[in-house]
Amino acid sequence: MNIKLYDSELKIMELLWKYGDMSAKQLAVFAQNSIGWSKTTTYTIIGKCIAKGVIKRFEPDFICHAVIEKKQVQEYEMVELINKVFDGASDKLVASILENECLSKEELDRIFKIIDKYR
Amino acid sequence: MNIKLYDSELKIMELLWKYGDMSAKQLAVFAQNSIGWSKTTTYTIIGKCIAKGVIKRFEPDFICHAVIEKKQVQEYEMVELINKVFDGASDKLVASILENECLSKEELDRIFKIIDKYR
DNA sequence: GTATTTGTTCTATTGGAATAGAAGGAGGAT
DNA sequence: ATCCTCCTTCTATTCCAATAGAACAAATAC
Repeated sequence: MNIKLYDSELKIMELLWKYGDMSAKQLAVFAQNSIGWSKTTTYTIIGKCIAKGVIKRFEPDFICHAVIEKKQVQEYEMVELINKVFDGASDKLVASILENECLSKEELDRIFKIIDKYR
Repeated sequence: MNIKLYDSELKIMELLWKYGDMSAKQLAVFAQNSIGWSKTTTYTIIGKCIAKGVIKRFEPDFICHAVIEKKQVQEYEMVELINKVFDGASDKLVASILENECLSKEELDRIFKIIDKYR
């Protein structure tokens, strides 16, 4: 299974994660409304996701199920980013987050709270 | 100035950040050795970086200078990632980092140290 | 003063992601 | 049984990043 998802694939997965299993047809409707995709585009992307093993499809009605969790993708992308621009050092990423001016007090508090859980 | 850098552009910038200003020709040699690029590839990418405003080139000898700092790119990429897979919530990214099994004791300590600086 | 090398730019090719139109096939309506 | 509609798949198109070959210009050598 290849967990590296392209943007288009991610969009479909997001729908599955958010709304749970649904038929390919329903996915097409959702994608039509939220992203403006033609239904064939959705079907193409579903096919790619199945080929990658991140979606499994069941009869009847082509019910699509997300095989991987969002958490896995988050972790994968996080590691990729660290290797790409943070010299493989996770603490540099943390530093970058904290240095970011745009953090609200609430966000900072939530970050501290999470940190303390792991200390 | 467009700070969104493609992978190829990032590779050139990394060289400038690491070794400081140098001529286009030198960059081509570095890129040849470290990435295996043909010199024309390097020149093409330098051109794109100049068009984006992230490199300025001075006479004589086409000395290339990085206009932006690595920090800026790190922050940009970090924010992009948060918006892409972490629902715009920076604390979720922090949680993901900490939950990652592969963190060594040393890395964890560095993270805690950084956090405490900002508390 | 011409030939040759070297540094730079111009233009082309390739490959893959994103997107979707047209074709195929199954199930229901008449 | 045939027609029609709807869901799915097959195939094509477009766009752009990555890469580099060929052309050009400036400097050096002979």
